[in-house]
Amino acid sequence: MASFDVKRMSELQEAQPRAAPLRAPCGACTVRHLTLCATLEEDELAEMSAIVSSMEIGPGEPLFDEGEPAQHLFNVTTGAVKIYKLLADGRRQMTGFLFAGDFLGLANEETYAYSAEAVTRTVLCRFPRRKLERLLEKYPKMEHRLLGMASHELAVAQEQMLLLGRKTAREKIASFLLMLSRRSVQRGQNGNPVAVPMSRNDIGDFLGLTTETVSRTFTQLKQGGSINLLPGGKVEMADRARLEDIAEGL
Amino acid sequence: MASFDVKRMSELQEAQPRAAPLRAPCGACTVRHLTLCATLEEDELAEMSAIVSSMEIGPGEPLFDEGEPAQHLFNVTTGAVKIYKLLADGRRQMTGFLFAGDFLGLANEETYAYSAEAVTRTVLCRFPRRKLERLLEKYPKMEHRLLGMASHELAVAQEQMLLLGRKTAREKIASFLLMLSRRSVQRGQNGNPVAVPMSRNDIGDFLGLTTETVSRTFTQLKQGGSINLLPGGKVEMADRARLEDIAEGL
DNA sequence: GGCCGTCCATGACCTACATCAAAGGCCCTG
DNA sequence: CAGGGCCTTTGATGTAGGTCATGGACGGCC
Repeated sequence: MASFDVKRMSELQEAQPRAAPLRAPCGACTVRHLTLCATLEEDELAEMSAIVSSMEIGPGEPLFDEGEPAQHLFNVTTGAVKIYKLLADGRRQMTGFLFAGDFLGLANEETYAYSAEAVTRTVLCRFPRRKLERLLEKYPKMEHRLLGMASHELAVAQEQMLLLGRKTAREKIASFLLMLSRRSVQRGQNGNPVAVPMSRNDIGDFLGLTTETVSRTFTQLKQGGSINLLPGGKVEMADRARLEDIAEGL
Repeated sequence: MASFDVKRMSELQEAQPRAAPLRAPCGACTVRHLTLCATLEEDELAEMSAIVSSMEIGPGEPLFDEGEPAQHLFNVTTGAVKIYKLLADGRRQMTGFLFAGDFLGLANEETYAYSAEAVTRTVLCRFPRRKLERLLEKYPKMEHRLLGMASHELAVAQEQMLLLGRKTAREKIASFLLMLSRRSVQRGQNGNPVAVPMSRNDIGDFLGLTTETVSRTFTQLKQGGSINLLPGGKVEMADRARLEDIAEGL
């Protein structure tokens, strides 16, 4: 991890110049309809292009850490990011997995409330916070859109609290696979053999379980005929209706 | 509960006329600095007054249910409200307790994402959703304020996920008491013998525990000298520093 | 192509919390 | 102030999932 940090610092510092060739790509953005930028007109998009820069990080590389000054906001273009909080002794709770189109870094305080790290190779759009805020002031409909996204996040967070506080391991895993599948479809990818790019350990930290329990539960669902584990980290949902029932506690 | 429902329906229908005497109290609102209305000027406040009505519900009475059309937004004036989600078999997860100054009913979809019910006798301001939306359009700084509130809620939700997924019963109860205390201070009330108006069962459903575990953990903390249970549902934090340590997992 | 590190799976055992049961205490009401 | 309901506390017991330990599969790298 330490070696990654070194690499990362140089990357972050270089990001501005290196990103230059990638500047002003907003017009060609393939996930714009999913993002904050969905509502923008031509000229507004140009203003966004002017403040945004693109960057890329590899698996396991941190994007920012909890408590760090929140100087940028990000939008995932391709790949996957995990966000999490830690306790003093190292216990970790993932609070979300983010994919293409997802927004992160929104901070009410001056510092980030959570850490963020790449799961796979990930490309992001980076917005300087101050500049984005100025744009939000200028275009209230962007702020409106952002409010919509935030309140959606809030609903997702409440669903996750229900999962963490009240669901069994089986129900948690079933819910998790269904969520991944739904989100995969949302961004136009295949919903059924669903890509599960994160490790068992990451999944455990997302669902409030251990690696072992996640693993056992996968095999249990497989033996029950609900899923099949395919190579390359894909999971086939052999009986989706059954999974839906399990996820709801039926 | 069924009898409450009957009572409630009639109350909701009557609310408009009954609320009339309480109309236009925004100028005198004692919790305005905590609310959505904090940023408003005289004339804007008058516009708020024109669309808001006041209402009151007693302990255990529902405010709305998950899935119901989201026609109103609310601001708690006095009292306490619990919001929660249910699984099919009745398992319940509280997703929050709301006090004076707190806002609820924000819904991205057309329906409420959770149910809300009074914990104590509670007075609320009620805003028709459509009318409030029109006002938000007119006054972007109100929407800005709302975004700030929503992103604060998001940070709180993430903290709660950490609690639900990774903390022990002891740590959960300590965190809970500290949170109640902090919020009590925020709205200008006494932070140390802290009021705990909700039942052990409600606390359990908030922390992902059973009534019995909540009760046992309270007595354990009491015997450890960290807290004292006072009559009237108050808890004295005898050793706050120790509670802070417990809450952080130290 | 062999080595090493990481991830995943599985087994044996353990524990924190749930469940089941029962007995006070408190408040309301008649 | 007696009775009843609800909430809380406490005890005895059960179990889902955690912990610890091992081996196998996969993938990167010299």
